[in-house]
Amino acid sequence: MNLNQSIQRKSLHEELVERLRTLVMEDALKPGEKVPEKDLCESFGVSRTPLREALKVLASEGLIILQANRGARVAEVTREETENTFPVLAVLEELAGKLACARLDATGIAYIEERHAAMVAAYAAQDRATYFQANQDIHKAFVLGAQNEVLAAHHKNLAMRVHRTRFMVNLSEARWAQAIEEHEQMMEKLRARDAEGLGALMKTHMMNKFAAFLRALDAAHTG
Amino acid sequence: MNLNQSIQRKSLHEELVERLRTLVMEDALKPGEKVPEKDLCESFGVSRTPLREALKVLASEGLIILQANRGARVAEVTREETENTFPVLAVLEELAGKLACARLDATGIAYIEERHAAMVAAYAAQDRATYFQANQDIHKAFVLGAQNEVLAAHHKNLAMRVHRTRFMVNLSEARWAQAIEEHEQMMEKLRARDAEGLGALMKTHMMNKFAAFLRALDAAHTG
DNA sequence: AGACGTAATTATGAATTCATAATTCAGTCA
DNA sequence: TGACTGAATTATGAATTCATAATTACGTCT
Repeated sequence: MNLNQSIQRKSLHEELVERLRTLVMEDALKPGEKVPEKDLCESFGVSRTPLREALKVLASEGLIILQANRGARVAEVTREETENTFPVLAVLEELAGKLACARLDATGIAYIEERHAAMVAAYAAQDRATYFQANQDIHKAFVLGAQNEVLAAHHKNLAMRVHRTRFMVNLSEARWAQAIEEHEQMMEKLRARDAEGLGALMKTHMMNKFAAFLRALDAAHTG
Repeated sequence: MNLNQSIQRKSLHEELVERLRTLVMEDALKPGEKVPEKDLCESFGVSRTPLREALKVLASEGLIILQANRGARVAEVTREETENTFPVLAVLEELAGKLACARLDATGIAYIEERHAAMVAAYAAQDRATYFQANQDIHKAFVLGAQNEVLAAHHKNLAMRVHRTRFMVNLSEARWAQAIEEHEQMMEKLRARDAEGLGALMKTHMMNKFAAFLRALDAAHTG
């Protein structure tokens, strides 16, 4: 038993960083919206000091924007920023795939197999929410499997940004089918412990997602 | 001297983030050392509130470590963390090289040519400080030339970590010569606008630096 | 009515205060 | 002497206060 763990409680600002991040990610605080400092303090039952500390951290992550003497706003999810994010995330996923393939143990692979099956089932049932969750679990498992904290930290930040784009466009049926197919191929490479192959596929997978995003965005603009 | 006066352009905490970051990067605050909150407040002429906000941001960047009820310490530059950092930085440099090759204009290339010449001259003169600076300028120019803010932000963070390792090991003559040779090859690819080639070289360049780092570290341990 | 200017209100950035946890330092006793 | 105890001191985390900038509300004038 780890006695430390029971004692460890996070500082207020750390707790607030996580909760505010969740609010932004879940779209409870919408892009461009002003962050209501006073209201949040009241609903969290804390003073402004730790809340403002949390806002500074979130700003350094790029999730919110601080304006001098005008408080904080939730960062917009712009096309330009998203276009910049995908290629960076793609090369991190490629690296994660390569490393995970070499470092994942049987338990880790079994977990990914399970989540993959759940994802395919969700696709069959056309259950978007469950699909998204299983998909996220898989990508996160690859990153954790890479056993590289630095990679994990940077991946987390970029994945958040991409995750937020889900409110800009919706997943087309064609892209959904393609994504499932790509995941099937990834699983084959993983089973064969083909690190280079898996890495390449994961990069391509992300760039295909990028291309689909751009198509959907242009279609939304045109249509 | 009035330190107050120079601190006005940005918000206090932003200014402090930069100045504290410099202190850590320049080794004025040494790894493992306690961050003297009170002293820093006095020398900067600010209260604890903005200083502590800055510390939270620096902690999220991984430059300092916050311990509950025990204040802040400068993060150690560990072997493990450095081993995790190099491969991630390598793939970002690869991406930067590819993008910069496609996006740099004549002025940008001329600037890199100039810094390259300065770097080679510094090597000939065995002037380490000038060499390091020119080297940094070149890598930064490639990243800026990639015209990708997201890439630039993440690269900056990783480059800082690697930069701090210069106090762990010293540049061997053999590695220095090799690095110069690699840079010469990079310039050739850039002149030929060979994006894939430049990207590959920049990745290899970083991984060779990594290998040299590990050798130097092991030699220091053994010897 | 609508634009303009000014006072009232509110929000923000930063300093200060306060409660508590950690550390230091005497004093005690084996 | 040296380990231990507990009070004094200091540092830390968070709430509160304060000065000022921004916003809103209101009245005036055209």
